[in-house]
Amino acid sequence: MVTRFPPEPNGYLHIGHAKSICLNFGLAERHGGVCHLRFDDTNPETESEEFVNAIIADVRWLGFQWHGPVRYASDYFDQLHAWAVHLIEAGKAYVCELDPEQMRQYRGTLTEPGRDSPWRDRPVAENLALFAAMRAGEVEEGRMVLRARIDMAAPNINLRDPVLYRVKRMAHHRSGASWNIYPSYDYAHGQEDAIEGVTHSICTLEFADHRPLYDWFIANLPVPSQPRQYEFGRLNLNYTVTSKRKLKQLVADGHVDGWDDPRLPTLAGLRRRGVTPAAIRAFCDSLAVARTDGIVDMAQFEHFIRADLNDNAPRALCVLRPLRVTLTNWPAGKVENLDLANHPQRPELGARRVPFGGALYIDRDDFSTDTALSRKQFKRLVLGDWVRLRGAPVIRADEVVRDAAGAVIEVLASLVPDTLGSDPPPEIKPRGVIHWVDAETALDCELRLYDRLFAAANPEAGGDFLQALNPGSLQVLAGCKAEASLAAAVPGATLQFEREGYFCRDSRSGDRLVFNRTIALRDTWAKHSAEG
RNA sequence: UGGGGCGUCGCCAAGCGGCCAAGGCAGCGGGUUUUGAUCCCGCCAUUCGGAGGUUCGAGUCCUCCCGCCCCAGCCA
Repeated sequence: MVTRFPPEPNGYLHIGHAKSICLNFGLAERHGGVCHLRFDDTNPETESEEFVNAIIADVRWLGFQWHGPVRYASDYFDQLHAWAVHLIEAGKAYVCELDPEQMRQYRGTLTEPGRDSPWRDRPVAENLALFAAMRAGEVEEGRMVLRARIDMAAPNINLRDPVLYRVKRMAHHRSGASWNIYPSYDYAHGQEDAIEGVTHSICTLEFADHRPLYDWFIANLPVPSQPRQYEFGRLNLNYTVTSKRKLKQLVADGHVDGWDDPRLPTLAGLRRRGVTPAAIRAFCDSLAVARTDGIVDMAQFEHFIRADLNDNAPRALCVLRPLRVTLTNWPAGKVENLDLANHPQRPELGARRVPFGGALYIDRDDFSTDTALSRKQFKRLVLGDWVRLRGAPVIRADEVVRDAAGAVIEVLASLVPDTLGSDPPPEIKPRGVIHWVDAETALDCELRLYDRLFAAANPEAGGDFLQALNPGSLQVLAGCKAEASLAAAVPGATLQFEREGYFCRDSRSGDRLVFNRTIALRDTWAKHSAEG
């Protein structure tokens, strides 16, 4: 079995392409075959080397290795041209001089047959001469095309004398200025497959209509192998868009920060967001290959992101909305070094040394002066009550310090002795466990909390998908406090900030400490509290 | 009203004439827990778009109907 992933280098890869990549590479691997990476670069107008390189990097990043060299449709331009001449000589292709508007009229409609082009029966010699002139750059763009001679009355519009070659007097990013004509997708694709010995040419459902044409070329040309085309439903995800046109618009109009904006479903965006290749592959493998075109729930993707990160992301502590806590019974100047496990279920991932002094930060949301809150309702720190500091001792909130406006700006607390690594005496019952950061050694950082780019499950429903943009898709938190070890955080390597979510250091912020939230931890409690 | 596809739990999806219609996601209930996370246990379609028919027996075969998607680029 030989398969291929055949992107056109005119845009960035997104999650939908990932499904195709996993399918093509996965299928070949399971059957002891190979998969090619081949660029379908038949239209120099929209394609570029920049996209070629980005796509190669994305496929590699996903973890796939194609068989042999990277291939290009443009490598086959000579062969494709020779086969076009073969069709002309066999009376199966002709040069047509209808202009685009006339061609549309002659094509007929969905319910009416088309009419033969007046140029359809021109002599072989004339076709050959004209095609040569097209190639030589002697014909203006739009003046002539080479068409297959099939059936203008075919109920399948793709068979109504489709275009094989059009004049484009422009340079190609790989073949340079050597061509003035370029093959169409329909003409090129199957022959590319045949040249490479592809056995299973897998594409999306909208190409099912093209299969008779694909087969027609294979049957009418002396190709070295007989590839077969199979179609499957493309991936649709709710709360996002995956059409190249729409992604391009979001980037061009500045609704996002570029092709690698962490809110985008592009592979570059997912990578910058901290989503791992393993999570993407696991998600794609969970998708069955079917001919139904459904819409997969974003929650299904999120499940695989969390599953992989939960298993593999090292833990760390970071306070998003810092509130100062001073331990009044802590000996002045004393610093204790705690060893915190990098992963609660995987001791082999080791531990890190974290300093603990008499001053620290906890999250504002983890403190309340409302002593009426039940233990069930609020498993955090309440004035006059106890709480466990994650990986550290139990403390009790004794007093609060308020500013002129009456807002709490500091909590004075006392540490319960001998509670590091062991339970407090039975009369002391901590409400729960909260995270913290040592104030003395804390690192200031910026956190970017991402939410779904679109507020509507189906952004295209209302006509203008931009109307569905989620205004709260990015929330920037400044002045967050990270534990000291995070100074060494590697961009792109995802961590779990305990009790908050998964984050990775931004790869485009230089030395500044900026973290992108990949995804929040699952929060079943939020639903309870929202219900009141 | 042309052609090509598709309709099984809120979402994705097995099923290819024969025990009580897999599984995953979501949801719900409970247990464990120094992350309200993870983990564990349990619940979640007498019904397969609808109506007829064939058959001892149909989600699976036949007929008709209904609904949704794709195609009229010298894009892919």
